[in-house]
Amino acid sequence: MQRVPVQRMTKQRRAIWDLLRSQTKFLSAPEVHDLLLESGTRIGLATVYRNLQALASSGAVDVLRVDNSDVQLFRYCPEKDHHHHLVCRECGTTVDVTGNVLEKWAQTLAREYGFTKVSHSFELFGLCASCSEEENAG
Amino acid sequence: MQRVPVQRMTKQRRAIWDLLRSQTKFLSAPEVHDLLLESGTRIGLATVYRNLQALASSGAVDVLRVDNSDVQLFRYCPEKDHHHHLVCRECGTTVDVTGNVLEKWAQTLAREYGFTKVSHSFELFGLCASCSEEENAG
DNA sequence: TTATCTGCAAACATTTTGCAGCGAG
DNA sequence: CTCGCTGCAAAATGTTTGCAGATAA
Repeated sequence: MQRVPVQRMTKQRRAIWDLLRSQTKFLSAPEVHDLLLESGTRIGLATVYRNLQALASSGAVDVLRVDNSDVQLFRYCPEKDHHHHLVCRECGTTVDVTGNVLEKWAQTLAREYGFTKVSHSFELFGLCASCSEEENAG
Repeated sequence: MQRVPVQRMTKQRRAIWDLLRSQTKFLSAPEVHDLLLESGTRIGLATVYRNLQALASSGAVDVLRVDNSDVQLFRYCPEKDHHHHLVCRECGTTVDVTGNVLEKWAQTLAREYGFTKVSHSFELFGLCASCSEEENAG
């Protein structure tokens, strides 16, 4: 039997969690760290990484990379089931979206080529309404 | 005026290019390096990285990461137009796929939320037929 | 000839880990 | 009191860069 350690709610863990829940943007670990320091929370970068990692693997936050970059970005997602993101390239604002069309198409393709245990990644980037306006104005 | 250096066809560059064209798999830079060494080409890892980078930014090869991993994978793609990949997580074997369903859905979503200038990334991962068999056997 | 390319080693950027002490329950 | 968590520093990982010598054209 595998024993899973009980999670303790430390000051640091709560601070990270609260910050994530207050944001609609995807943030990197160093960004989270900086924001917490600015708001007066004493916390180490490693702790931020450890907690974001934990939150990610528990499915509580989503992880993605923009444009194949080396930096992982994290975001709390109210949508718990499998979903995707429509992310504003300019301001980072994100909309959660779900799509049966996509899931079905993925299934069909996988079957067609004899692949099993399929998963997929899909991210949609663009300029949100207000950033579009700004661009036209500027 | 920006002067772009003329590319010289060195033994190393040719070896990389030939290897990529002979493969259907996505390969990491270290994998390419190892394969070349095994086949008797004397080449440094940095050279491999430099050339793969160049090929990637010229659009001659596609780049992706499997399951958000830290490793970049490269593959020569006969399909020049916009397309996606069905990639084996285990051995890297890849099938090029195109999907109007996907493109249309992306358009629809973007319009629905007032996003403009949208682009998307989509990759399908799984175990190819032969890797699936192996897993069941082992 | 000469500018580009190469190999090597050292630098980099991001993330992970080991460990001694701290602190939630 | 206990065991999980933390900060720090050090390590690991994957990739890039600087430089002196090699080489394609």
